[in-house]
Amino acid sequence: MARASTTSDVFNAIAEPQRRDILVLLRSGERPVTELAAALGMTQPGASKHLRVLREVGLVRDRKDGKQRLYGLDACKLKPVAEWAGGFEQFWNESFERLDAYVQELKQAREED
Amino acid sequence: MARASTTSDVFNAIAEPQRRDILVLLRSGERPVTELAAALGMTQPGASKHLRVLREVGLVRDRKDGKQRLYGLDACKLKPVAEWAGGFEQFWNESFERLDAYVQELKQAREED
DNA sequence: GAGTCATATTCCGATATCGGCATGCGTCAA
DNA sequence: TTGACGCATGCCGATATCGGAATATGACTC
Repeated sequence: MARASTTSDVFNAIAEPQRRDILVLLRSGERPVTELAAALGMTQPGASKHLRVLREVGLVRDRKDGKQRLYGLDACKLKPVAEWAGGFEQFWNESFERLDAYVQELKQAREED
Repeated sequence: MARASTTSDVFNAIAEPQRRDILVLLRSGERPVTELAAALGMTQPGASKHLRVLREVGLVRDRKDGKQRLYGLDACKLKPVAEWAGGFEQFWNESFERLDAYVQELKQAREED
């Protein structure tokens, strides 16, 4: 056994910064591969490979348009990601303030003895 | 050049399912390494290595507690993740319903001719 | 200091990743 | 049919990852 998670996982797909960039760019509409590659400063095969990963995970859909192939967002697969990360929201501001609060409670309890 | 993103990236850190499991488990409070390893069915060195990654990214904090070392959540680094994924929220339900709506429009326009 | 427990580190093998380059395939136009 | 264009795929090298096993480090107890 080696690497546990493969490319079939959404979290892994968005671990790559360039793939995140592609997704962001696609929010403004469908784009052909070459345009994505040019906009993000990557080679055409590079963009194509990233798009393949995104397609296999279901984050983008492709549609033939004459000589071109248009890629578009299919963002519903990002919902679990947002939900998972959002599940930690209550801890964002509590990280060490909660610890502080706990210490305060202990102090007070001791004074009340 | 090879792999672009390293372990210093939060998105990469949470790409590993076991590391996500660790984070979820830590929501219920600080835990020592051995307990985490046992709860998630992984070896002690395995847990230790994952925790190291999480620590380097800043997702967990460690605190010495006698012979043990307690790991706790520091979830604020997950905020950018939630925000990034949440930025696609408007596209979750539009993916192909929007396409449907478009088709309906076309139909209607044709009937009106 | 010796022993024990908790954790970290190192070495290793198998594998997967990313980038670059060349090439293959499909589509359109002349 | 030939050529041009858009895109996908294949191969390669460098590197990073994960898991496993052994070992090292550190801390507490006696």
